[in-house]
Amino acid sequence: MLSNEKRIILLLTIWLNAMSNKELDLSSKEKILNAARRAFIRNGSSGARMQEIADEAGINKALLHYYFKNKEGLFELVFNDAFSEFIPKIHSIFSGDGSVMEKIERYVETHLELLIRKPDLPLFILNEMQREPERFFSGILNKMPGAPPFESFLKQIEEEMKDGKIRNMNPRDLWMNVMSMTVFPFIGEPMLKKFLVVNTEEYHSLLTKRKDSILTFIQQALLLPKTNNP
Amino acid sequence: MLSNEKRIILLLTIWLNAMSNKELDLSSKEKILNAARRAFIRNGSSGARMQEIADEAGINKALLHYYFKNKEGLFELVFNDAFSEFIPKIHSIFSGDGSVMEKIERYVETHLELLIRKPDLPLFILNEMQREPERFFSGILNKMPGAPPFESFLKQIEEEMKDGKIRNMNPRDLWMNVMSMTVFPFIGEPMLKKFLVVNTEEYHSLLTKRKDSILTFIQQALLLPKTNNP
DNA sequence: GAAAATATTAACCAACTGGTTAAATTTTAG
DNA sequence: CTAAAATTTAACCAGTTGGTTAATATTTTC
Repeated sequence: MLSNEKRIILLLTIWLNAMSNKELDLSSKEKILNAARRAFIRNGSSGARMQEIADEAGINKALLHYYFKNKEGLFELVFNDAFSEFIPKIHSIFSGDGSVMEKIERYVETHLELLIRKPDLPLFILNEMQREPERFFSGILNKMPGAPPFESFLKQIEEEMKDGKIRNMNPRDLWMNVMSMTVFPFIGEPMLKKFLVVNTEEYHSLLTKRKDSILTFIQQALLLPKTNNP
Repeated sequence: MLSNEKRIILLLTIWLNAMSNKELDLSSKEKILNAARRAFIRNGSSGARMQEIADEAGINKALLHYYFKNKEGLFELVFNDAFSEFIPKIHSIFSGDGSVMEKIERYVETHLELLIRKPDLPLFILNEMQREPERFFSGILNKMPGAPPFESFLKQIEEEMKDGKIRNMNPRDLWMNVMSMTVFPFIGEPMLKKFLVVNTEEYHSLLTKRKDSILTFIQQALLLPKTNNP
C-alpha cells in the first residue's frame, strides 16, 4: 500500500528514531513504549502494526512479546498512561477551594499546559473511546470518581448563580464550553489552521496565548456588570 | 482477538444490518458505502477490514473490488463525502450578508443541525487528518477555498470591534471559540457524559438545546453593555 | 570467573489480509 | 425469447499479521 517515496520516508524516520533513541540511551522497554505511543496515536489500536512498532523502536519484534504479553497488553498500558495523564487533576480542582472562576482558571491553565506538551492526547483518547466504548464503561472510567466531585462543583456553580456572582445558565453547558474551548483547538488543529489562515508556528503561538483569551471570554460571558465601582 | 461474546454480537449485528439493508431495498453499492462508513469511522482507514465491510453489507468481498477499485479508493470516496458534508457552507456564511453575530448564529445553527444528525463526522475527519496530513494538504484542503472568505470575515470582525459593536479580542480566538463550542461536544461525548453525570438521553437533550446556549454565551461575551436604553 | 538471569534475535507458524479470476446468476435491452 | 451486460460468488493467491520458540548474546550476581 505504501508508495516508494513513503517507504523511503518511513525508513528514514525509523533510522532517525533509532539514532535518536540510541543517543538518548533509553532502555529497550522505554524505546518500545515511545514507539508504541506514536503508532497507536497515529493509527489506532487496530491499525498499528507490531512490526512498525519494533522498527521504530529499533528492536526485534519478538522483544515486544518478551516485555508485553501481546498487542492488546501493550495498548492497554499505553492507553491507561495517556488517560490517567489527561483526566487527572480535574477532580481535585472540582473539590478544592476557590470560586467557580478560580476553579475554571485552574483547570484551563493546567490543561493547556499539558496539551501544549502533549497535543495528541485528546484525539487519541476520544478516538479509542468511540472505537470501543465498552472497554471504558466497564473499566477505567468506572474507576474514575466522576460523580461526587462534579456534583459538588455543580452545586457551587448553582449557588454562585443564585447569589448573582455569575450569570444564570445551565451549569453543564458552562462546563461543556470550558472544556470545548480548552481541548478542541488541539484536536482541530489541521482544520483550524486552514480556516484561520495561519501556519503551524502562528497557530502554536495562538495556543500559548489561549489561557488569557479563554478566561477573558468566559469572564465576559459570566460576570455581571458591577453596579458599584470600587 | 475477539472474544466469543463479541463475535456473537458482531454476527448478530451483521445479520441485523443485512436484514435492515434488505428491508430498505438498497442497491449493493449503497449497502457497501454505508458499511464502509461505519467501518472506517470506527476503526480508521488502516484498521478497517474489507471482509468486515463485506459482512456488514451482506455481500461477497469480491464485490467491493468490482464497484471500488481497492480499499484506498473506497476510503477516498467515503472520506471525501464526509469532508464535503462537514466543511461546506462555512464559506458562504463567511462571505454572505449579515453582522458578525448573525453569521455566527447561522454557522452554529447549521452545524449543530448537521452534527446532531451525524455526530461521528468530526472525529472521523480530524482523526484521518492527523493520521495522514499530507493527503489533505496536497489534496482536498487545497481545493477548499479557505483564504478569501475567512479573511473578509476577519476584516468584518475587526471593523465591528473597532466600531464598538462587539468587544475587542483576537478575531481568530473568537472563531476558535465558536467552532470549539459547536463541534467538541460531539467528539467528547463519552468523556463529557461521565464528567457531567448524565446518561445518553440527557446528553443528547443537552445537545439539542446547545444552539441557544452557545449563542447566548457568545453574545454575553462579545456584546458591550448598552449605554442608551431604547 | 562461572553460573544464573535477562535480553535479544532469526526463523518459523497459523491465521488474516487485500486483491484477482473464472464461472454462474440475474437483469436489461432489443 | 435470446443475447448482452451487469452483478455476484467461491475459490484462490501472495503478502502481512500477531505471536512463539530455541538458540545466542549480554549482563548481573555470587
